[in-house]
Amino acid sequence: MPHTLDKIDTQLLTILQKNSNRTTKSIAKELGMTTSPIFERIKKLEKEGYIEKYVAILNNKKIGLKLTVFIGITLQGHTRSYLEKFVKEINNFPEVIECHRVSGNFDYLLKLVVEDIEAYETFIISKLTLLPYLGNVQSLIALSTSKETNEIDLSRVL
Amino acid sequence: MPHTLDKIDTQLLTILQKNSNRTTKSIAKELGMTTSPIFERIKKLEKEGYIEKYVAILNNKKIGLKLTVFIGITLQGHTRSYLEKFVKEINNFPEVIECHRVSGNFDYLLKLVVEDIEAYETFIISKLTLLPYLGNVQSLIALSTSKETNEIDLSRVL
DNA sequence: TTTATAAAAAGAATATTATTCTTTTTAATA
DNA sequence: TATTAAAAAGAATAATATTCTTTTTATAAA
Repeated sequence: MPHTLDKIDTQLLTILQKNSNRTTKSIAKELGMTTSPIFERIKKLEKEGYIEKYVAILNNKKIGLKLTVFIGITLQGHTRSYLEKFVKEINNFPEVIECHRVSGNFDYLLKLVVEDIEAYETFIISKLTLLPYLGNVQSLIALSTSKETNEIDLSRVL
Repeated sequence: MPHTLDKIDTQLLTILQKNSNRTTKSIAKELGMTTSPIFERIKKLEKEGYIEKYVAILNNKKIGLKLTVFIGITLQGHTRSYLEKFVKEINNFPEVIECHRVSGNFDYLLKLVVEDIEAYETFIISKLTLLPYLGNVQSLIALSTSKETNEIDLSRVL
């Protein structure tokens, strides 16, 4: 089943990615339509799975989580059963918001959000390095972030 | 101004991070309260900036973007003015959803979402490597992703 | 302790919006 | 051109957000 998204659908997805709290009325007005087709289209996009969920994005810094860190990890003797255990442990750490198995110079790439350097170090020492079979660990600490979004530019995929 | 978030506030943030389309009534019921204090608290969290925005999260695969790639970049002769130009260019690429200046073995770390390997290669060849002063470029291609979220576990920060 | 005060919650009323249903229009096809 | 199905519009209803007033709870001063 290939895409069956027309221009209005992609406009809706673009709008809702920016602000999912817009009223159907306001969206309808922007697109020069009435509320009912807008409403029905959005419901269809939800039902068909184009829209996964609606979430609130928090201001991490305001909450006290000021540091983003990426960690590249290689494992030493990785049996399949150990990999699964490793991933499960990693995913359970609240500091870890992303965990990707990757090809390239690492086996895994993690993204973490933590309070500060101290919290980062605590994570490394008292959580990460306690995991067995850990090989190389390389950290990239975000000094600044110029772009960080979930918004997908749909102009290229339409 | 340190946090002045009580238990109810953090519960609200936790709930809205998972699903921002919940009605105040349903949330109020879950927390054993009535709608008006819930409503007012949420508005306060918005106004004070704890909640940055509400967005729809799309299913990238469904839209045809099946590949996530991280790219570590070093620059060669980086004057300040060039860095700014470089970042601006990078941020304008629709494939790039994150761009971090990092300390460690790279100067920048990018996160990309693209259609497939071919689109990735096209990006490298016809966009990235056209930028001047590019030093080392190292790609980490996500083979699988076991965790990828914006949801912040507030139990540790409260 | 009591009493005064402010903040939070509850309750009630209203305004908006979401949602459903019916009718009309548009577009596609025979 | 006529026929049919899909999309949009319009109208009506149900649900929710939002506002306002009253009550309760917590806090601190007497």
